[in-house]
Amino acid sequence: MLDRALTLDELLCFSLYSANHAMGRLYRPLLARFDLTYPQYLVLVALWQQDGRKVSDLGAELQLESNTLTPLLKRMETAGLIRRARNPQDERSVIVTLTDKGRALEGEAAEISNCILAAADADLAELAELRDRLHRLTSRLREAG
Amino acid sequence: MLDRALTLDELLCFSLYSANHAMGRLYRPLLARFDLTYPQYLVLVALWQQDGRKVSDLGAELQLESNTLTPLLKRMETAGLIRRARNPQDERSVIVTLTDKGRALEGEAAEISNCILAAADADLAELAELRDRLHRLTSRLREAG
DNA sequence: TCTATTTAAATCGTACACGATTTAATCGTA
DNA sequence: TACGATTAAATCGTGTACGATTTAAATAGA
Repeated sequence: MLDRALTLDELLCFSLYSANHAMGRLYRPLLARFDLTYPQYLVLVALWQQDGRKVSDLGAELQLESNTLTPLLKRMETAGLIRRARNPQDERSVIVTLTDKGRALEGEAAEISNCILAAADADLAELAELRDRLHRLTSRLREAG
Repeated sequence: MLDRALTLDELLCFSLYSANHAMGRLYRPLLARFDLTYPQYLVLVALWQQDGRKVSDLGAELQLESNTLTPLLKRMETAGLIRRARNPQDERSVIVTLTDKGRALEGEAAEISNCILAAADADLAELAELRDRLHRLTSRLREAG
């Protein structure tokens, strides 16, 4: 047991916080051109991958609950990117579906990933390895929680 | 140039977002025992490392501006952890100083890092390498921004 | 079948995060 | 020394996050 706290630079959590933060700053101007925030973009990525999902399914993938997702999805609906409708088979759940506008963004936004890759300025294999290490860390942290 | 967006699992940014998120969920209950939020904890870590700093210096280290820090620091002052006082040498700046209570938390909170390390369930060398990879990524992302 | 329980969203209150603006103090230069 | 430019916090509005609670629908058992 240490008798002092680690410094910021020593904390793994802070390196995650900083990297995530720096990533957010890169995404922000790219997404602003589409009037998207970063969490809204993640919702679109999830829906491009598989459309017509329940709020709770999106939440499971993004690790967000209805208290965060409901207002976020309402804003996206107002922006004309998605539709929200009660599931006729089970009126408790709400199905989220892309509009034509929301679907059309997939092609336009594809360049965003390229911009990020260029900014990271590292070869794909290195980034893929970092990504996989992070996935393993995330799994272990969730198991412990 | 890709004509489709990457899936969530393929995005490095999402693996960062998820790992950061999982880390936050692990910290939350540990910090709640001290009535601290995660950003407040980071401010304390920074002050334990070096006390008596300007708001802008804290901001440079945490990558936060006064619009975020000012209300956060006011809450910490109300909680009796820090003091805020205008710098007599330059009344534009505000110096943030730990109270006895804020300083005393360093020893009590030292166990938090150990809990996180235990949850990460990996040897220190592996975590240190991941941390250093993240630092390098953050540097490159900031240069590009 | 009726009711207690469970489930899924939504709502509420608090706390970050950040772009844009405002206020106040200091500095630079004529 | 006066005054425009710069600097540091603070303020304002919007958008996440999240714990706790509420509402409404579906389900399981007596």
